[in-house]
Amino acid sequence: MSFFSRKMDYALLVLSHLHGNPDGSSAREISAKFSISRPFLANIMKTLCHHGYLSSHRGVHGGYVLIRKPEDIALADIMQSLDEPFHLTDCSKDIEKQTCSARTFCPIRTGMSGVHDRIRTILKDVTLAEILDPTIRPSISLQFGLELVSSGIHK
Amino acid sequence: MSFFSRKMDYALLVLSHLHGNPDGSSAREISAKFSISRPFLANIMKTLCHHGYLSSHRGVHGGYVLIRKPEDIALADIMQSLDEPFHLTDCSKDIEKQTCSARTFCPIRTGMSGVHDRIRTILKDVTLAEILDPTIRPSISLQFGLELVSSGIHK
DNA sequence: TGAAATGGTACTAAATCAGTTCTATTATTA
DNA sequence: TAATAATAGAACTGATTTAGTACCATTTCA
Repeated sequence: MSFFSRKMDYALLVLSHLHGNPDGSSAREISAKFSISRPFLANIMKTLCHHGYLSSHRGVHGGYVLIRKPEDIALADIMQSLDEPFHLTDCSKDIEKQTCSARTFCPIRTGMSGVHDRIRTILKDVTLAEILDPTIRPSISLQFGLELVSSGIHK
Repeated sequence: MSFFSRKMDYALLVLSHLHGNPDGSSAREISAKFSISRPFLANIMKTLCHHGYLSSHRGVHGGYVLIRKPEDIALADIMQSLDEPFHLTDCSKDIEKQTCSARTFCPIRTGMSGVHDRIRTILKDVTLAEILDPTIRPSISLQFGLELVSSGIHK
């Protein structure tokens, strides 16, 4: 399984496309452009509208318009709107509820918390604006002049 | 769904427990200590042994012993051994295979690559040693004196 | 009035995850 | 030597989640 669900992935495509089309666009147009299931994409756009990312307009020339600024939309926000908030392990909830039977002696509790926070920081730090233009990084790592080696996918 | 599968989570418990028990331990002991399904845990330990993290000893007083140094076991390694290598989105593979129909005009390709690399850096950077003792961080962020705010789970 | 769009909800098929089951082999101990 | 306790390996299963459909209603425009 991927870290991001397809809903998440498609939502980013939608938001990016709408940012490039300030007059708006419809589910039909976007599904055609990216060869994505139209009804599935329509559901995602309904959800994005419901959560205040988009405004909608019905009727023949209806569609959606992006109404939030890209720099105000963090990956963590989209994730929470479409799926659920990020959490590292299943046991996170148990621990919050104090029902984890190993909570008093779990050898990885603190260490996992650190990893959780580091990943969550990225998700809260990276916004749609950075996805659209990766040269502009308002991120912690850039403040320290740290450029991570880029390798792997999306080349 | 959680970022880490239960296999991943349990594997970290196993490795941590075995690090604290240099003479070794059995699936029975560990499943009892953490209240985990014994056959499920046994499968995970077989896999860890198969991938060279543990050595095994059969028979009545048999069990497993940790044979790799904690500082040489990165989260990314464990993930790859038990599940599959980390990837941000489903489309990663399409893009590698050059079969993604949107690869020439995808508006999020480069941006997503950056996020992928940042998360992968954490997974390659954090080792079992750091999970066991989070105060020792051989990580990039510590080199820059960066302490991320800790909040959320595992408190 | 018909077509094209969203709104809302419920449903379904396929994939994945978590866990089980079974049989074989090895080693210790009584 | 027989019982027991452990790993080795493989196949199987049930539950959950994901991805995607389907349906009907409403709105808007030509």
